[in-house]
Amino acid sequence: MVIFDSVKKEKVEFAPIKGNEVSIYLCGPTVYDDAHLGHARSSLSFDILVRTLKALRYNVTLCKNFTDIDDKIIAKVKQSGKSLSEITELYTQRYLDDMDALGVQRADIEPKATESMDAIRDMIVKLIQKDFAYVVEGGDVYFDSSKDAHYGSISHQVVEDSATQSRIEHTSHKRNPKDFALWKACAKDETICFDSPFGEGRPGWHIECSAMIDKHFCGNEDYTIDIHGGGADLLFPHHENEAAQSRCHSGKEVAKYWMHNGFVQIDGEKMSKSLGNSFFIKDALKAYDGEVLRFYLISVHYRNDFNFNEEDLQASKKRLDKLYRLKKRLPSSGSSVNKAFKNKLLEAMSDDLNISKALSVIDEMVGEGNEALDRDSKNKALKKELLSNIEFIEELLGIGGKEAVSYFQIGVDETTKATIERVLEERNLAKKAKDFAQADALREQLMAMGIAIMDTPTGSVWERV
RNA sequence: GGUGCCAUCGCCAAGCGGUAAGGCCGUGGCCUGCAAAGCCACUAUCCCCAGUUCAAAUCUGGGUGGCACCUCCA
Repeated sequence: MVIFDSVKKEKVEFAPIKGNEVSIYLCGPTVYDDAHLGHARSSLSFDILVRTLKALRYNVTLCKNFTDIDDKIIAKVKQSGKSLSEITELYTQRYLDDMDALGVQRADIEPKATESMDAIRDMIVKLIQKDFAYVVEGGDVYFDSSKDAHYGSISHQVVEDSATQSRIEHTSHKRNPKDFALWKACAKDETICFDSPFGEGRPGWHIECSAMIDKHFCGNEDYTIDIHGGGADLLFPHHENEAAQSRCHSGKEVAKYWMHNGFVQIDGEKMSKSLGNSFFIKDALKAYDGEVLRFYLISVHYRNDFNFNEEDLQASKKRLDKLYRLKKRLPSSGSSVNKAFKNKLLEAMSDDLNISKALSVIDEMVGEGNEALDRDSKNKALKKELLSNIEFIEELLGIGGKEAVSYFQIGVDETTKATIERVLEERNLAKKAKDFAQADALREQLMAMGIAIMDTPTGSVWERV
């Protein structure tokens, strides 16, 4: 397996720090609003990574956090009149529901910041003791970046003191512009506070990840975990800061490899709250099936920018349709996957998750499968093998797992189905009577309902267009 | 101002020095009562300029045009 390490900025051979075990930490969502397509892409990117590693027979442990305490959440609490837990539980659940719809496998560990307070406080205490952090007037605790000789090694960003060119607003209490808050003291009228040896307050943004990783993974003498992941925008300052505090706390690097996914863009611009062009997953799911959305979002390499638009999504769906069209021709139970196919697919994915290559391997298999079935439609062994191939695709990429006929009928309710069946029967009678004008009229009738009919040797089937 | 990424057929998108994968769309054909689906066939010299090399979309230098990070962000 080769992966692109975003710190080294090159593809590197992946080798776990401990035998066959792979530990991955992925920066999860801050639960103060519904998840958007960017969250989907990040989750999907690492879902594919985990699935690939598992297919390569690694034993993977994925940890994905929920940030359930921070400024934006507090603002939401104040503005909504609801309690902190009401807000965070609501959006955590919605996030999980959205991810389920997209076929994202659940993480093995899903820690929440508010449930990791002991680990967070312990880490800050230790950083203060070791003189890597200082308490400031007012109660804030800052990390002293000047004490970390390797600060900057993750993002390669140079933060200058005289940063007049930068958009950074300097906070007066910091000793150095690179310093960042480990603990934010409670404002006078603030009610959402946590106890700590350094006064009431709440954790800074970066510390929770370090604390959770420290709590859940042990690693070896050089690294705590194998892979640390997240969106490209987290590289700086989030991951730089996280790496710094972890390094100073434990004396070892937090992660051996860093992987970052690219952005989802709308009309060529980054999708973000401030630009007002966010696209919520739940809204996309109203118009498209979760699997179709999933397939579209994973079809572009994870490090590239992803420009979302509905025409491309439609085109992408047609590609997925082809997989199901083949599956439609297959029996319900398989035998074993074609070795050459499996190897080619894994080989593609082992190259830093080369999804384009993988999809072309699949398209090739589908084309050859159809052709072979055209030639020899009764070949049971072939059919079983083809089904097994699709089952392997499902395991590796999380697509193609549905029952084929129902895939093409998603979103059609029972009463409509009954109507369709009735018209279909009528049309069959017309066809038997060679009344093709009537048969075509009935087909037109269904077409007007968005239903397409396809006549096959074994009868007529219908699909939603 | 600093730091990066990107530019390949109408559209999406591989390629990482050896002579342009795949999908969508389109055209022609087979199949079909007609269709749909499927199958077959056809469709690019890689933003521009210069250089390195026997050989460059791939490396180097210089342009041009996008995008991102340096502020909460996936």
